[in-house]
Amino acid sequence: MSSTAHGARARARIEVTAAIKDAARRQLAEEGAARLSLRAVARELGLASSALYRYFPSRDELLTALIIDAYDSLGAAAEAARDAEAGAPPVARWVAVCEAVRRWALAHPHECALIYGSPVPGYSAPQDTVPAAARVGRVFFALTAEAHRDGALARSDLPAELAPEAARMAADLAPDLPPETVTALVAAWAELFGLVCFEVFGQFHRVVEEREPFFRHAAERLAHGVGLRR
Amino acid sequence: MSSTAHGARARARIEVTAAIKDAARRQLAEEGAARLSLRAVARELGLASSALYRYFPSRDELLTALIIDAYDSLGAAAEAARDAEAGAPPVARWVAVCEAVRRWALAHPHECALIYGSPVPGYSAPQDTVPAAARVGRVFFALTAEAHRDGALARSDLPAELAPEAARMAADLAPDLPPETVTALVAAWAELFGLVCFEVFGQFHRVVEEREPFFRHAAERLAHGVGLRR
DNA sequence: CCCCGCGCAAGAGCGGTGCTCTCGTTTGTG
DNA sequence: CACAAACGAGAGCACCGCTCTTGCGCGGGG
Repeated sequence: MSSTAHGARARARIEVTAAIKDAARRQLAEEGAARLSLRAVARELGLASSALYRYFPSRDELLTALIIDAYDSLGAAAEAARDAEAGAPPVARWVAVCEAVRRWALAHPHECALIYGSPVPGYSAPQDTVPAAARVGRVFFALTAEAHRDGALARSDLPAELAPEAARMAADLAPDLPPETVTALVAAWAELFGLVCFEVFGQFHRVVEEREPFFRHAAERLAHGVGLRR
Repeated sequence: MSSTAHGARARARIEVTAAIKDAARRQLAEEGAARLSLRAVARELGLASSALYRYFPSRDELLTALIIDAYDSLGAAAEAARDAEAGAPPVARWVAVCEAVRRWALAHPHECALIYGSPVPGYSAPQDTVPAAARVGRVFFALTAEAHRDGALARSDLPAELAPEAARMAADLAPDLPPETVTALVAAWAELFGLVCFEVFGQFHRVVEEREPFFRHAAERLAHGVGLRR
């Protein structure tokens, strides 16, 4: 009984927790984070609203769980795109990953808003979400590191005032990449999400119409800026 | 009497409206858009909550007014930075405007979240906000157009699949600029706000530490990507 | 100049929210 | 087998956005 000692209970708990997250995710996709209501989730599950507090201590904790899941989902989509083009030249893989990120964001706009839009509650707990958030970034770093090993990475220079910070970032994030590449990667990462969020949040409304080729071209330029040349 | 026919009444109305917006802006800065409460605004003004509905038909309408004001405030900050360096070379002016945008966003994080973060209510009215939103963009377009007139703009090429869309955007936004420049400008605009929002929303936490030189360098690279060379 | 009417603020009230506390019941384990 | 921990339900608190009704007071046309 020790393996399933509290196994039945624990399994039920896991199932209910997952059901709560599923219902919440559904509501999130339909209504957005601001409209996500614990009571509505409870109603959908046929539970009393107070029962949910056995599983999540607050609405914000539930949102945090959804945030982590969203990061994971996005990271998985990016990794899949990277691996799908394992043999392709670095720029093509880079663009493929960027397009996967964009597709994920367009398919899950509210999840995208949850993780890259404004922090929803007063202030969310960033600590739990940090490892999950890093997963997407790692895809770009790994891609670039591979290109670097293959000698397909152009180098550039860096203003002196940025050299120490670039060295520190490189040591933290990718010791095998040149500091100016790491700096460019971090900037490209932020710029990519600027492009994606602008489209998802409607800032391109009546500005950019043919968004796919526009985005592809922008992603290619980002790759070029990082130093990928083919 | 025609000019001030309902003048006394109208003036009072304008004053109260402004007081409501001021109080709301204060709460927005302290608590964020999600926590902005009509009742709290009414309490701060010593009014009954129902009285506010004489001035704004709903909470979302009040938020829309704040959004427009925020766009205006940001646009004014950008214009001031552009005009402050009227004689400087284009790249320096570009970077100055970028830094002004960043400073504004860091000083008004919740306003920044309001306009560039996820849409707060179920879905806000974009139509009223479109002209205000364009104001910041115009600063970058005007700057680049000036550089173009002075012959300080490098040209680049564009993939064929993007040519029609680039021509359309150029016709809409800046007929005096080459289409590939307009395309690059729109992308740079989105990328700039990616950089700014990532910093404001905390995505650079424990990643980028020396953010000013990092941002300046990124802004210079954006200028270079648009074609500004000096 | 005066009185009518419109604009305004107040209050009560509806349905909703997050969250807490209490109270039976179930359930797995020592 | 009995005990304790986990659990669900329900009532209740304070707050929210929003509506409706009521009564007051000031502005402006006769």
